[in-house]
Parts: sequence; C-alpha cells; structure tokens
Amino acid sequence: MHITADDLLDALRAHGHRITAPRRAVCTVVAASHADHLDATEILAQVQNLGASADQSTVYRTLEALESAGILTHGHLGHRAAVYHLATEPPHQHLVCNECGKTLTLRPEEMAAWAQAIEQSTGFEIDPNHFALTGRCGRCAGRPATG
Amino acid sequence: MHITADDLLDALRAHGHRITAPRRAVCTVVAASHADHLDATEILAQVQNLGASADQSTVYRTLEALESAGILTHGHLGHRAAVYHLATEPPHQHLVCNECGKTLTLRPEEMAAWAQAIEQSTGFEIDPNHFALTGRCGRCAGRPATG
DNA sequence: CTAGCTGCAAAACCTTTGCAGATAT
DNA sequence: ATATCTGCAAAGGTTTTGCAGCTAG
Repeated sequence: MHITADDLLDALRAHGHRITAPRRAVCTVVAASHADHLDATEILAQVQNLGASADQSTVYRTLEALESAGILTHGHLGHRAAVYHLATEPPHQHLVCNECGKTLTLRPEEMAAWAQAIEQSTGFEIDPNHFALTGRCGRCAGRPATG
Repeated sequence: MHITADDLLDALRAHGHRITAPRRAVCTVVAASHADHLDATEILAQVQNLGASADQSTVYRTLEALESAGILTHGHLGHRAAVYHLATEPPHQHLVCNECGKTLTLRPEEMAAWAQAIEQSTGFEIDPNHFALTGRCGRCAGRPATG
C-alpha cells in the first residue's frame, strides 16, 4: 500500500511538528507523486495547482521536516535541482545519460551484489538513493541492451 | 609519465584555442594537481599563488576549453563545487561518507565487473568519474573493512 | 587584421536565512 | 500562552553570460 498524505502528516505530528495548511498541501502533493521524482519547484507548482498557497521557503522547510521525520529523502539526478521521494520507496540507483538526459533505474537486485562486495572490501555502505550515476545510455552509446 | 602544463597547452592549441597568460597559469596549476581534486575556486587561488592573475570567469572558461579538448573532466563529490581532474587519470569512482565527509576511491578493478554487468543488461555505459556515490564509511557504520 | 580572449559586473540558479507577524497546540 | 510556523525579501555559493576593450595568431 502506498503512503497517504495523512501518513505523512502523522509522521510530522509524531516528530513534534505542527500541522498547517501549507504542510497539508505539500504532503498531499508528495503522497500523490510517490513514484515520480519532483523537485522543490515542481512541488510548489503542484501545491498551487491544488489551489493552495505556500512560499518556496515554506516548501523547503516542510520537505526538510519530512526528511527529519525519516519519511522522505532527496537525491540528485545530474545537475538539476534535488528531487524528492518517499523513504518507503524501494531503494533504487539512477543512471542518467549525459547525452540525451534519459534516466533509467536500476532495480535493487542489480545493485545488491556489487554493493555487498564493496561493503565487504571497504566497509563502505552505499546509499543508492542520493546521487545518480552518469554515463551513456545504450542508444547514445550505440550499444543496445541485451536484456 | 604525468601530463605537463605544456601538454595541456598543446591540447588547447590543437583544438584551435589561443594561449594566453591566464591559460598558462591555469594549465600549470591543473598539471601540478594531477592527483588532487581541486574546484574552480581552489584553482583560482593557486593561480594567484603563482603570482598570476585571472578572473574567476576566465578560470571557468579555461577549464571548459580544456574539457572541450578532451583532456580534463569534472565531477561532483557531494554538495560542494565541482572538482576537476585530468582525463588521463585512471577512471575512479568516489565514495563519500554522509556523516564524516571522508572520501574514498574505488579502484577500476572494483568497478569493472559490476559496470560490465550493468552494461550488458541495460546497455548503459557508466562514467565513474562524474558523480560520487554517497553512503556511510566503515568507521561511521561501525563496520570496519575486512580487506 | 580579426577571431578569440580578457576582466568586470551582473544575472541565473537552487537553497538557506533573518525577521516580524500569525497560528497551532 | 508560547513555541512554532508563515511569507517576504534578501543573502548564500556556484556557475554563466553580456559587453567593450585587448591581444594572439
């Protein structure tokens, strides 16, 4: 089951944050965008689409509150603004093509073996959500996928 | 052998760029920092340490010229400014610890098998230089390296 | 000579911050 | 009642851009 706006509001409450109209709107947008990767500007735009009003700084502060409640995280897809996703989404590594800008997502299984090998040899525990890897997609590299 | 400032200047010339005093200075700094990862501000500072003068915008424009000549690349280590390194350095993936900020470097062999697996299943050709991966280092995760 | 480079200054971009007034609890 | 939140406006840091003049080739 997907997280709802109320779940997010509950998480805020549980962490001692207050519930206000702008926060309700941001939570509604974030809950509705569970699978997308919206940046703060896009979140603001959708809040306004809802007929609500909020300042950009309020959006950032609300997103920060959600992150501090452990229910939201942000990551970086290339040079654009940070994108936000629910912490309950399965962790996934993004691959962004330098040439055409296309983003693909690596499933956890495709990361796991490698991440574990790194972890064993270096002790380093990779957080796949935070930064995308860049390179060239199959089309741009002229090397179509075999799978 | 390492690349010298003259090699960099030759590369610029070969790509139809002109050689000027600020460019000589930037190339000297970049050649001298072959193993480091300097950002544009640090490069400017070192240019000035050399007694040369250059505007920040000239530094950026020179770095861009070197990149367009294919001899320099930049990458992102977390949220700081972009860092530059010679394209002739062996490709290496950086791992940056979210907690203590420590950066470690993965040797090409540690990337290769995984990168090839990704490439075969998705066609995507990973450029390991561009973005660091984040996570927690062994010390911060309380999980010391075994190798 | 002239295309390309320079410094300066200003803008763009994303994000954070200071503040005085408003509001949830 | 009061700690927290809000909007506004301004600043932060990095990078880009416009421009008039300078300079390498």
